[in-house]
This record gives sequence, structure tokens and C-alpha cells, in this order.
Amino acid sequence: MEMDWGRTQSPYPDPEQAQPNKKRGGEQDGGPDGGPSATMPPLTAADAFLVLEFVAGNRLLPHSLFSGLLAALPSVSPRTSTRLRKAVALRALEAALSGSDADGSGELPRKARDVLDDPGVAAFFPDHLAVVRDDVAALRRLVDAEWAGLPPSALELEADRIAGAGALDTWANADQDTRKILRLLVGESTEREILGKLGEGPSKAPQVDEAANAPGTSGANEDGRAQQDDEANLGRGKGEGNHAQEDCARHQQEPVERTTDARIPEKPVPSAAIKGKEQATSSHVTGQAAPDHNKSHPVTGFKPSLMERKPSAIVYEWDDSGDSDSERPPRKRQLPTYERKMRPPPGVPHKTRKKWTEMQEKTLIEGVENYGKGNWKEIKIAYPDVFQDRSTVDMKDKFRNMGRH
DNA sequence: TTAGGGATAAGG
DNA sequence: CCTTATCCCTAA
Repeated sequence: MEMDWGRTQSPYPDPEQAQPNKKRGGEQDGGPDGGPSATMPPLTAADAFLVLEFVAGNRLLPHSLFSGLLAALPSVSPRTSTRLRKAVALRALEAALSGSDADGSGELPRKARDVLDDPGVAAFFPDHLAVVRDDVAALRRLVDAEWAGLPPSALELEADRIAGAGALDTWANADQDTRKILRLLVGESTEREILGKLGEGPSKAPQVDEAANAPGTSGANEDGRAQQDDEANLGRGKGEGNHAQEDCARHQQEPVERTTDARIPEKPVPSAAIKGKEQATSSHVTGQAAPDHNKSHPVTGFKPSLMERKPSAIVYEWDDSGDSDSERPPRKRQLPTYERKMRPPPGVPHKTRKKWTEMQEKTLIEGVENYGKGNWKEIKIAYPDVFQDRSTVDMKDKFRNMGRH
């Protein structure tokens, strides 16, 4: 599946490793060359995937930007995202078509032909290709239609999950720790809106008093957050079609009894202390400082929401100069009207067991064949769409279970 | 992060 | 009940 990526040479061969064996090399050197500055954590391949997949499929973003990102970001395999592969094909086609209509002959320029002859590209237009073969105008219409039909990016799906159409489910199923994170992402006003629709008051004063104490003991509680993004943050993809069971987001990072009761006491206990189920009776827990990764805002007690605009933000316009037909003004994502169906019975931890689909099982087997048993993280990254709502532990357990037959 | 033990929801 | 698939906990 070779593809013409434009001027940048394809960095694609694979996410940095093809060997099915253990290799725990340093993920990346925070090297001085082009790498992220010291103030930013390095981008993982998974992050790069999210960025590229979003940018590639947005027609308004020029190809120069896309190829620049392609060169700058860690390499990502396009195989697993229809949107990414299709967008790349469309960009290649557009590049080949650009400025080629001058002769008005309607003839397909050779460059465009070359692109269409790429089986990796042709695969996306199985039905229409024959019709379009020699007709530039028809090909352009096809390209337009395909752009319009591109599936949403994982980032957009995730945004919908936490603040859009899926917000109610997501929040209803989130435990307190997860909600804390959601609040940071979404902002307190949106949080109120969501909780209001859920019929829960805003969660009790999210005290962040820890900022004050945290004596010596230094880095003892530094981790435990980093991994959080992997399992809990990716929303389901392709879910739109079947809301049958797919739409109960679950977050399992921290063991916590979920309650719908709005006034759950804060959980100012180091996670290690929570493991037992008796924290309620432990008399001195309140003195502990909760490990918190957030620098609390002096006034609000919270880091400003990531959704809120920063004063330092700068806007670059793509001077597209042309069609402003679908000029969409920045608008808030619409929350669906509240339906009472999702209210879980109070006190009951409502976790939905998710059956493994046949496709997930087959993909898991394929992943083990390609990457080796035990490299669950790599497999998950290799098939982000398939395993979006499966943790690496889920995958390990599933494979173990499948082996027993 | 992973492997393995154990708990528990689901379904006979 | 018993079995099975899924989920959770913890050591390393």
C-alpha cells in the first residue's frame, strides 16, 4: 500500500518498531533536534495519530500544514484509520488535479492518473473510478463528495463524548476522579450544564486544598496520572451506528465506588489508601493530601479549563479566500436533551460488561501474530479504532481467555 | 506495563 | 448452584 504523501517522504513503514519481541527502548529522546521543547512532554505515536488524523481529514487545512506535521510528528501507521488513509488519498488527488484544468480539455492529467493507479488510492473509490476515469469534472465532484463523507476524527468523537452528544452517558458513568479530569477538559460552566441535565447538582466543592501542604516527601506521588490518558480518554469510534450497548463509557483507572449521589464526600486520600474498602471508617484520612497533578488556580482552585480560550491564544487564518458557504461560526457543542433512561440505580456501581465482538477477537489474534503476545500496548496503538474501548489489560485477559479453548 | 490471581456479572 | 467471560487488583 504505497501512497504518495506529497513532498515529504513517507515516514510510515510502521510505528517505530516491527519486531515482535520485547524492546523497551526509551520512547524518545527529548533530543534538541526538532524535538519538543523542554516544557512540553514528548508526543507519543498515539498522540501524533490523533493530530494527523484530525488535520488530514479537514479540508480547510492546507496540504503544506499536513505535510509539515507529517515530517515533524512521530511516525504513525495510517493503516488503521479509514479517515486518515482516505484523506491522504484525497489530498494526493487534489494535488494532482490542482491547476491542471487549464487546458479545459477535460483530460485527466497524467499525475492524477498515477495517483488513481495506486491500488491504495483506488481502493477507496471502487464503484466510481471507472465512470470517472477520463473526466476531470466528474473526478472533482467525486473528490468533493468523498471529502464531505469523511468519517469524524477520533478527536472529534472524543470531544462529543465528553462535551457533546455523548456527554450525559460519559458523565453519568464517570467516577469522581474521572469527573475531575472531565471538568478540567470541559470547564466548570459546561460541567454545571451537563450535571444539571443529569439531575445532579454540581458536585460538591471540589476542594483542592492540597496545594498548601504536600510537605517534603517529594516525588512520591508523581505518577498515576500519566497513564490515565491511554485507557480513559479515547472515546469510542464508529459508535454512532449502534448505540445498543456501546454507549456506556467506562473509566476504570481508579477503583472507586461510583455513586450517583451528588454529594459524595471528597476523597482526599492517596490512592494507595483507598484500595481497601474501609476508608469510610478510617478516622484520619482527611488529613492526607490527595496526590494531585494539577496546579490549582489561586482563586478558583482549578487549573483553567483546556476548553477556555487563553489570552495568549493566536488565530491563524487559512486565507482560503474562496467559498465561505459553510462558514461555521464557533459554536458550542449541543448537549442532547436529557432522557431519564440512563439513570443508574443509586448506590449500584453501574458497569456494563462489554462483550467482545468477533472483529475485536480476530483483530486481537492478528495483533498477537504481528506484534507478539504480551505487547498489548503496541497492539492497542496499532488498531486504535478496534480497541478504543478496551484497555491493554482487557486485551491480555481476553487473549488468555480465548486460549482456554 | 504485564502476568497472574481473584472477584463478579451473566447465563445455564 | 455451576460455568464462563469480563473486569479488577497487585506484585514485579
